[in-house]
Amino acid sequence: MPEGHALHRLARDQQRMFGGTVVSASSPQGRFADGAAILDGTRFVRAEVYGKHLLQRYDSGALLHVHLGLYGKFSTGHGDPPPPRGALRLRLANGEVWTDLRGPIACELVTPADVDALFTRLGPDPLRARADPTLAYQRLGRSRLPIAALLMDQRVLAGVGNVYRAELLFRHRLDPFAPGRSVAEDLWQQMWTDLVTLMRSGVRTGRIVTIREGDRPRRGRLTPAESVYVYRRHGRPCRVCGAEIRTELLAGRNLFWCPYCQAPERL
DNA sequence: GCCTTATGTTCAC
DNA sequence: TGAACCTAAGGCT
Repeated sequence: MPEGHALHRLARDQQRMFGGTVVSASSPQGRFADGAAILDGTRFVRAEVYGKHLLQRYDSGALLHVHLGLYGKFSTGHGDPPPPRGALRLRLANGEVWTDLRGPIACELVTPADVDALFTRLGPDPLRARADPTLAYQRLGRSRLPIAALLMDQRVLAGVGNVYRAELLFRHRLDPFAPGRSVAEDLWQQMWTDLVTLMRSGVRTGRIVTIREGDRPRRGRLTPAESVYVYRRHGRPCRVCGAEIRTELLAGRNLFWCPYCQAPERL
């Protein structure tokens, strides 16, 4: 589930599992054989995340950059790892724990300059300390593109994906097609604050829950479909007004919204 | 079991 | 705009 919250959670877990230990690294698939050879036998120092980018630092100075993309996944276990199967890009193990990486869009060694360039390119990440929401607002405020497209643009905001995008727009009753520059600054401040709360809760629980207490369909543990207002709920009634949730492809991604709660005239 | 779909990004055309 | 990346869950049969 790789939106920003899942990556921050992943970095935290890897830090606990591997921080300070010497790792064996391999690439059974072969596509990262050279890089794995460089990491092999070095000490894992720490893991951090910016947006959806994971960075592992090693005591040799090596920097590993991983982006999971849509399919990428780490699987993890205790003790000795099982025999490798399938397209296993990277395996890390330290005797206590192991983790396998499959299907990432990026798994590469990078230089400090690469990291600087990456962090500079990205907009503020609501999950990072000292992130500056006005930076995102400046980028929003210059654009005529729909707010729904801008929220997904990692140069505007780092870590937000298709679920948080749709849910944030709903929670603030915002028309997804409204141009970025039509969003008032105080509204943006409220959205940012909300996003920080939602994403922090996502890191804590490992799930995206955006629905307010009063709008919950029932008490008790929620299924993923019950945890949100609009994401993947097209054709079903809005939890607030009952109107049919709509969907449309926007910049290649499925956008979901309520045509009444998020009507243009509400802006 | 098979088919569809997916929480993402880059690159070619 | 579409393909590629190439995994896995869920719905269907």
